[in-house]
Amino acid sequence: MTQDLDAIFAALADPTRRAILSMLLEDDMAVTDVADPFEMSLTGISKHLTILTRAGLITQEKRGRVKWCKLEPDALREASVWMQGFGQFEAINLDAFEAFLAREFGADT
Amino acid sequence: MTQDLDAIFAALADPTRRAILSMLLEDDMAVTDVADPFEMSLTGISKHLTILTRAGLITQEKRGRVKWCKLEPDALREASVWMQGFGQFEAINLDAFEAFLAREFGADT
DNA sequence: CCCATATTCAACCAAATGGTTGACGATCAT
DNA sequence: ATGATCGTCAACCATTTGGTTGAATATGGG
Repeated sequence: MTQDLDAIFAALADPTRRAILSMLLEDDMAVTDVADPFEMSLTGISKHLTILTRAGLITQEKRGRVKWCKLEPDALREASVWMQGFGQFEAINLDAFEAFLAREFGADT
Repeated sequence: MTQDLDAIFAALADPTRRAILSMLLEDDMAVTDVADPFEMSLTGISKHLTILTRAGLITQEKRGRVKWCKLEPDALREASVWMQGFGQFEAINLDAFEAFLAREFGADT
């Protein structure tokens, strides 16, 4: 859906949020720990996490008093597919594209 | 650079701008022709084109009184590479891309 | 129970975004 | 030269965004 892409790309357009996603690549984290390396209020980080959650890029699960943040890389696939459509036309991806065609349609090289 | 990603993702976060990019996949276009299918003032579209230009996603070249807009898919590579870090996405899936275009714009590519 | 920890809510603020209209500078055709 | 076309500029407006602080709401530990 168009709205999904709106939310995903908008979420990715902020360096703080991209940094958070990178941190979550390593492991799930509590909100407080996510906020720790940033020079920003906890509330500020909490808002960023809400935006990432609404975009589907992370999920948050509360266990006890700790809310755990988990990366959801699947949400990026939609955006990635959209973007790669434009990449088809760059020479640098041509090899990959031909490999795809060969795989999908059994074409001989 | 982080700023590049900011500009690229922010530019992609708007459905009008994504639609413009899709139109430019087919061919270079004059500003007036880009604006034609939208129910928006020419000035509005002109602003969107400025944002796409600053993000490096298109270039604009004036020939005579006509300013031609040209897709620059290379600019997407940086963002695409960033996204690849978050999971093993299907390398290239043209069918999925076309399905997206059809769903978003009802366009046949 | 009392206190510290974890997180959000509410209110506020400055700045950016997405849009409009009207006037303007180029450029082309007659 | 006149006039139509192409596109941007300037000013304005409403809404959203990214941030703050201070109070509030769990929850867990001793």
